[in-house]
Amino acid sequence: MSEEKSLNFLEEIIEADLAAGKYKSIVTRFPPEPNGYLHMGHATSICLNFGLTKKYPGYTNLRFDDTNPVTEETEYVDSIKEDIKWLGFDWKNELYASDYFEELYQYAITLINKGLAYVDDSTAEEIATLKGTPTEPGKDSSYRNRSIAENLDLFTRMKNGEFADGSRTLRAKIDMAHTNMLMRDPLIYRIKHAHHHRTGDTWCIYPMYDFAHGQSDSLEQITHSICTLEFVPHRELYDWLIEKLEIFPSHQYEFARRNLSYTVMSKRKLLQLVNEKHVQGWDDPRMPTISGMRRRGFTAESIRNFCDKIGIAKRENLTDFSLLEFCLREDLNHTAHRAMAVLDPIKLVITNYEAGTTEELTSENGPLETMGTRLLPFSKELWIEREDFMEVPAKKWFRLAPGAMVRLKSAYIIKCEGFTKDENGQITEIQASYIPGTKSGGDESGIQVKGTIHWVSAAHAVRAEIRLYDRLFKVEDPSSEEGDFKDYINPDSLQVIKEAYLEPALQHAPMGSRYQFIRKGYFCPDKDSSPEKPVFNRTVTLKDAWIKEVKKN
RNA sequence: UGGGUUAUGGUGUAAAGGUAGCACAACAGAUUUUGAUUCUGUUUGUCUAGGUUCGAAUCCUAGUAACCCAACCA
Repeated sequence: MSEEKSLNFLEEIIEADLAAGKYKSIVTRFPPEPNGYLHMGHATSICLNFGLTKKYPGYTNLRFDDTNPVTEETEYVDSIKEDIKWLGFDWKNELYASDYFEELYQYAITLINKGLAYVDDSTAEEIATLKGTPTEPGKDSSYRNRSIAENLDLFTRMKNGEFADGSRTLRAKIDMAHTNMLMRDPLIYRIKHAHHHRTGDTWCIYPMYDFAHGQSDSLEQITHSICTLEFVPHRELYDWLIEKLEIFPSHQYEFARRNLSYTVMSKRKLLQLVNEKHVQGWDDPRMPTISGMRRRGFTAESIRNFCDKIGIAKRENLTDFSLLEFCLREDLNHTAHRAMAVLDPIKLVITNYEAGTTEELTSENGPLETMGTRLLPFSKELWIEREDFMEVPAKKWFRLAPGAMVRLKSAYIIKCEGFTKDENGQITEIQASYIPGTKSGGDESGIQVKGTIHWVSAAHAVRAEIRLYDRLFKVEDPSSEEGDFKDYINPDSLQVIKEAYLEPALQHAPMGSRYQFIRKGYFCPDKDSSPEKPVFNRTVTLKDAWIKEVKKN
């Protein structure tokens, strides 16, 4: 490794800050709102924030941005913590914006005392109207010039619960004609008589994002507060509040959120998919949520690797899903044990093999010596993949066909002698003879065959349900298409095979284990699985050069 | 005649005035008891127009395009 990996723009900033002695160590934070499940976009942010403090001296806090009691729940807090841990990261402190409600309240009083905040009795509509538009300046509210004493009194009474939801707000007094809409007297407190998941009914006024996030950063002495690009205009307000409050100067830096092709990545859209039952839940294996991907069989390692590979920058992007698949296969290829499973079975009878006999054959568990071997039962009747036989072989076909020879993986070379069709012309059985001297490991026959296929002994096979997943959407960027993004849902994103045949050992595959079903892809047991009724999810297919060959013709 | 952000192959990302590189994808070939893996090779790019310079993705000028901002959401 002679090449040093170049720094992204945040690393450059941090190295400069460290070199200049601005900080001796850094503090970052991951600030989810507990109102939904984490998805791949969050994974980028997690890898970034936690990764930075692994690379540089310092630590990362987990802080829940729980300032809106109406949408937030403890269920989400738990899932978020689980997902971060699963991804392989540890936070220094588990914190909540609601921990700071008292400090935040005092900050608001400070602002009022400085003449920099006022209580506004306008309705939401009036506030919106007076706000102006991006191209027209706003107008001052008639409540803008209340006295400090009156503001103090009113704000205290807001806190004491004397007013109804929506009847009054506390606003920062900045400039209604500012070119930045966010500086036009932003709301900083609103009344919500709602039960908060942590503070219960203690408060009926809650700070807005802009009056909670930066102040929480400051209280925690966050040095580098990293968020996505849509918060760029908020930075001016972030800095203004810190300056006026004269508190620790945290700094905000923004990067472009990551988009992945063939999926959507907004909480709002994901919530719709769940609520409208287009998927079976937040952890549906087709979802780009961390929990969904975990259930699908993705490894934390592959996700971290992916985040590292795509890097961070400030430009709009749509990352190819195939890069994620590449990272997944790369990891699974050297960690997943191999196994044999027949998904679309057809009976293969070895005509010259003695009925009632079973041989135990040795097969390697994977390409690495350290993965070891296992025994597989072999007998006269086997299941093989229907697609591995062609009655009339295509060009360059080197699997089974009348008269053709193939190797049964880890077993014998066989020669196809015939096949049986039913009245509908459907092939129901294939007959073949095995060549006795060709057993794997001890083949001295000198016979060369081009194709190797997988199989399962019919008498020993374990029946299982297998769920095949494909991309959730038919188009690369469903959000940018005409009409509703849901119009582009892939109707074939889930295909269930009710009865596939697996090699016996798979009956007791533990949760969290991952396999490569030889020639078919990577699979893992689903949470619905049990030894009585095994269920496997297909995580990702193997690359398939034959499909390409077929498509060419 | 609002403000802000961003433009490098199909995709993502490097190059801090000096050979446009890396990865994915695609394509071609070699190896293979997984048509997998592995290995080798190939194609494709600096938003546009001017300018400065021996030399520009990089500096200057003028354009163009995309995205964000008018929630008592974060």
